[in-house]
Amino acid sequence: MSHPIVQVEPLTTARALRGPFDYVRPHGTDVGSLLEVPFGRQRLTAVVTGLAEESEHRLVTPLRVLPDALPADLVDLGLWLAREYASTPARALSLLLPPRGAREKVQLWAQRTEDGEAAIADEAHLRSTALRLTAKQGALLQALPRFAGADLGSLRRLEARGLVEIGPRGRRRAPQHTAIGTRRAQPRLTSDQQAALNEVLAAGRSRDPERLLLHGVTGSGKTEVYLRAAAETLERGRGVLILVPEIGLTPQMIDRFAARFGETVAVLHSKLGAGERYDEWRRLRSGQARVCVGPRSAVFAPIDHLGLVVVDEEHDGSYKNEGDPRYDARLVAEKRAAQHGAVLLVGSATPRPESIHALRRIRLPRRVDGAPLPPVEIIDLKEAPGAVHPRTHEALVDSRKAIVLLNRRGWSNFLTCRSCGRVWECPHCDVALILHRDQGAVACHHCGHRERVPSACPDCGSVSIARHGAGTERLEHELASLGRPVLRLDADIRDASAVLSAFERAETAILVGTQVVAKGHDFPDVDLGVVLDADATLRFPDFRAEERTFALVTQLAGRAGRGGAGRVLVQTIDPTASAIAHAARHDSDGFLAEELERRRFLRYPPFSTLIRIVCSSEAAGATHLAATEIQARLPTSLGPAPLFRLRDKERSQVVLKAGERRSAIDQVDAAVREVSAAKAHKGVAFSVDVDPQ
DNA sequence: AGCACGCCGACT
DNA sequence: GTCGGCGTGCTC
Repeated sequence: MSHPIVQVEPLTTARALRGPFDYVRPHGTDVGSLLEVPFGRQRLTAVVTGLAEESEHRLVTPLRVLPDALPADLVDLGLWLAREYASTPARALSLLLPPRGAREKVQLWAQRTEDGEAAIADEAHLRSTALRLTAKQGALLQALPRFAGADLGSLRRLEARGLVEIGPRGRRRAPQHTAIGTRRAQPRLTSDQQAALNEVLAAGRSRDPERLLLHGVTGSGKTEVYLRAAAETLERGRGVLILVPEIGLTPQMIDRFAARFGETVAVLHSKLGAGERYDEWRRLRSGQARVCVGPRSAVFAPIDHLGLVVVDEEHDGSYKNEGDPRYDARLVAEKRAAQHGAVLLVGSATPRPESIHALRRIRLPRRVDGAPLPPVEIIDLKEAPGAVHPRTHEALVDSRKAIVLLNRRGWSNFLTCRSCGRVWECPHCDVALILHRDQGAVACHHCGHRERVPSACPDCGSVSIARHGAGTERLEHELASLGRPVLRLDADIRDASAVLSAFERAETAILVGTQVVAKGHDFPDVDLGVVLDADATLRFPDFRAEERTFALVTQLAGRAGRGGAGRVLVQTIDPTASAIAHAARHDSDGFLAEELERRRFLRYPPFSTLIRIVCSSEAAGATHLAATEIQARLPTSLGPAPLFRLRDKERSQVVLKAGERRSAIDQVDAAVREVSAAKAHKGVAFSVDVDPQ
C-alpha cells in the first residue's frame, strides 16, 4: 500500500509541542481524518495533516478513527492560520474541528412504496384501496413522506398493507430562529444596486476573482446585493459564506437568507446547542446546505467549492478573535476566498482604511428609500460644562424617539473618600471599580470582581464618599426627568433583544446605551441621535481611535432619520477633530483619504504590519525582564512598556512595526520560543498578537 | 501541557 | 531506610 503512514497533529495546548508525529495509517483514513492516538501516557484527539512513505520512528497504531473528518482545504487553512498568527498547528486546528459531544439524531421516517404511489396516482385504485382504510390512514398515506412521530400505529398498519416503508433516518435539529419558508417578494433593485451586482457577478466569472469592497451608506441595500450575488453563486453550483458581526444583534441577516434560500442555509454560532451545531455542521459538510451565515467562527464552515465569501459590516471589531490564535476573520475570509477562487465581497458604510487600500471599491451612495442622510450638528462642550449641553437637552425634549450613546457602563467611573482621598480599586487589577447602583455593587470591568457598595471608608471611617463621572446607568436615571420612557442597552442588560423590541414598539422613548445602540436593529422612526462624549473614543491611546470615532458617529447617523426627518448631535470638547468634522459632513471619502495619508506618513497599517507581544506573570518584575529579552531579539521593536496589572498578573508589552510581514512573524515566533524556553523566565506567559486591534 | 524519571532533605 | 520535593526531558 502506498503511504502506510499518517502524519498527525495531536491536539494539545502546549506551545512548545508541534508535530507532525507519525503513526500507522488506519484503513480508510486520509488528510483531515480525526484519530484518537496514544501520545506519551495520554490519549489525544489528532488531526491527520499529511501522509508519508516511511518514518524514522517506531510507530504505534491509533486507538480509533473518529466518525467525522475535516475537508482537506480546512487542514491547509489551519496550518496557514497557525503560521500567520504565530500560534501552533494544534491550537489552530482545534478551531476548525467538527462540533464534538453530539451525535446524529435518528428517527423513524415513513414514505410510500411503489404500491402506495400507485394507490395515490390512480384514482380508481385509490378509491378501492383507500376507502377500505380509515380516514386517518388515508390522509396519512397522502401526506407522506415524513417522520413517523405519534402516528406510528396507523403507519404500521399501512406498512402491513405494503403501502409504506418505515425506517430510521437522521433528523435535523434546526435552530429556532431560522424562519424557513417565510418567503418574501424580492425587492426591485435600484440602478446603483444593479450596477454593484453586475460588478460582483462579473468578478465571479473570472478565473482569479477580484476582491471587492461594497461601500454603501446605511440603508443603501447592501444585503439585497449579497442575496442576489448568493443566488447566482448557488446557480453556478458553488457555495456561499456570509460573515456577520454578532449574531445576537443581526438576526435580520439570518432571517433574510433563510427566507430566500430555505433549507440550503445553515447557521453556525456559539448560542446553538450541541445537537443543533452538529447538525448544521454536518449539513454543510455533506453538501445538503450550501450557504452558511454566522459570526467570526463561521469562517471555518466546511463548505466546498466556495464561490462567494461576504463579510458584512467589515469595520466591526468583533471579527478579531480574543483567544490564542488571535486571528482576524476578515483576513481568514480573504484566504479562504483565495483558496477556492471565490469572490471576496466585504461591505460597510464605514470601511477600514486597510480595505480602501487593498480592495476594489463599489459604491452605493444613496439610500434605497431616497431619503437624505440626517444633518449632523457638532456641539462644543466647552460652551457649557456638564454631561448634557442645553441644546442637546432641548433637542431631547423636542424628539419623539431618540438614541443616546455614552460609551461608559455603570453609574459612575470611580469612588473616592472625601476625607482621606482613598480610591476604590480592584484588588486583582490596577483599575478603579465602577459603581453599579442598581446591582448594589462596585465592579471591575476587566476581571469581574465585585464588592458591595461601600457605606464607609475602610481606611478612615468617613461616610462621605464621592462618585465621579457618569455612565449609562446614571444617564438613564437623569433622563427620566424628561417624562418619557428611558430604555437602557449595554453589557449589563441580559435580554438585549427585549429592550430593542420595546424601543421599536414605543410611540415615544429614549434609548440610552454604549456602542451597541449604534449597531442594533433598524428603527424607522428614530428622529434624534446623540453622541454625548465623542472625546471618550477619540482620546483613546490607539492609532485607530480616529476611525472608530468616525464609524461610531456615522453608524449612529445611519440609525436616525431612516424615514426622512432626523438629526444627529455630537458633543465634544474638540469640534475641530478631523474624525468628527468629516462625519458631520458625511464625508467618508475625505476622511479615509486623510486617514490613509496619516497612516502612510506614520508607517502604520496597511503600510506596515504591527505585532504585539504581551508577557504576563504573577511574579513581580518577571515580565519586564522577559519582555526586555524579547525586545533585544527584535532589533526594530519598541518596549518593553508596562501595562496595567490584570487578574493578579503584571504585564509588559513589546510592539513591532514591520515592513516585511512574513519574516517578521517568523522572527517573533522564534524569539518567543527561545525566551519562553529559558528557565529564567519560568512562570511567564507569552501571547503574540499579529494585527492587534 | 501532562507525566514520569531522578536525585536530594526530614519523617514513621 | 523511604516518602516526596519539583528540576528535566519526552511524547511518533
